[in-house]
Amino acid sequence: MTGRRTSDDLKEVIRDFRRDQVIDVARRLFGERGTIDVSMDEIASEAGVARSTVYVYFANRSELLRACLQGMYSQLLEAIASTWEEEAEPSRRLGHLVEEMLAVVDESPAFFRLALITQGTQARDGEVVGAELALIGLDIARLLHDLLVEGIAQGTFRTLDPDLAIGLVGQQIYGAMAVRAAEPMPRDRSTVSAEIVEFILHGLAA
Amino acid sequence: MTGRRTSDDLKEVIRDFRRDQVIDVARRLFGERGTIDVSMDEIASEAGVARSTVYVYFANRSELLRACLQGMYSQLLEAIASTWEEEAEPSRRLGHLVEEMLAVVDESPAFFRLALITQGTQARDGEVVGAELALIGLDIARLLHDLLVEGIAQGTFRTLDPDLAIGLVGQQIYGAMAVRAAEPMPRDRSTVSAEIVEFILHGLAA
DNA sequence: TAGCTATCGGACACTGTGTCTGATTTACGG
DNA sequence: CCGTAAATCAGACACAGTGTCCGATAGCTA
Repeated sequence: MTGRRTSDDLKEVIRDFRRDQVIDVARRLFGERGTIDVSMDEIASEAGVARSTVYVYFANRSELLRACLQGMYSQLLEAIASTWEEEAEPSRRLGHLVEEMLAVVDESPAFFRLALITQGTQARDGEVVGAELALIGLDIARLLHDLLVEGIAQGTFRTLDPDLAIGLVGQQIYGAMAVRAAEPMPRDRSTVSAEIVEFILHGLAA
Repeated sequence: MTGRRTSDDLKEVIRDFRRDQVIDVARRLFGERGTIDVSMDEIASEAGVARSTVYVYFANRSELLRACLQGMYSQLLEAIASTWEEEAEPSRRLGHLVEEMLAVVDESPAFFRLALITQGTQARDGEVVGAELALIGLDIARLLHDLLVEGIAQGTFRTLDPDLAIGLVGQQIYGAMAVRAAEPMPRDRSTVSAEIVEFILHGLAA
């Protein structure tokens, strides 16, 4: 049994590596063409493995989708976190948050398009994706909540129910992401996020 | 050939009636459970016709979907038009517009969830639905445009690029619809639309 | 070298779509 | 009231995709 431990560990590393290999391909394909018309066959062959092998790593299509979403999400959180600390001013933080979320959309528009709707649906891929997305939404809402409370305390934002504000701001971002996901040639990300923040802050009224 | 003309007309009426019969069922089922896990089999049997008969009226699943969307849309336009004339004040008009759009969501949340996102996708049902939705979006954008220009002229809204404003307001409405479509127990429609309009007008800033 | 394990490739059952056909019903004109 | 034409039916078909299973194989390890 000499080296059994390290041997097992190695297996695990290899396993993870393979898994990631499939996830990467899947994310790319889903991102380009949406989840529905990308078959497991195609993902497998593109990743250079047999279809049956994919089912060794992922119980089913939904598991694979979930893994893709998790990857997308941790990437998003990482990006947000990296700008979060270096910028304390609430409206600027909001700007960064928006920009990062738009960046996710830009990376995999078609994937994102699906990811958005399936919230709460029990459609083909929806069930699992929806549950996953809801959790992501909660996390973002938490960030938004802290940001708003701080902004209100600092006097940047006017005093209003944070939960209401989260809903409204969240909707604005959500809409911006969805619309952007449908655009063939999205405009410059930082310009767009600046416009959005400006609108969120001041509205339309004269 | 006596009576051929009227006979043909009658056939057409019957045909339309049957068509509508199927569309009604489809809209209900799609609305309740989304489009993807409702099969043509189920729609047919629920409508009391053979599956093959459905294919007489609709070339394929996408045609049926498109017909459902058109029904939804003309209903929406009708509802908007009825409140449009009786209210000239821009921000009130906006309120009505928002409220009617939320009403559409309330009627068929699951359907709507899909409809929103598939814009521009070539996913299973997405291609056709997307094209249809884009046209609808254009019409709503036109309404929004007129409303904004008038509001700016009247001094209700501050002076800013109407196209930019359409985008931002549109995103807010879009987001509100999508979020509402995912909620199991949506809040009172007029309260929500009032909140949305208030936000659109004044934003968060102190 | 022998054995273990991951992978392969392909067959399988199942579900849903869209097409087609031949039988049956319905409605209308004579 | 009967015959014809159209609408509708039930069901078979080909096709595509998912998920399961299994025997063969290749590569590593003892």
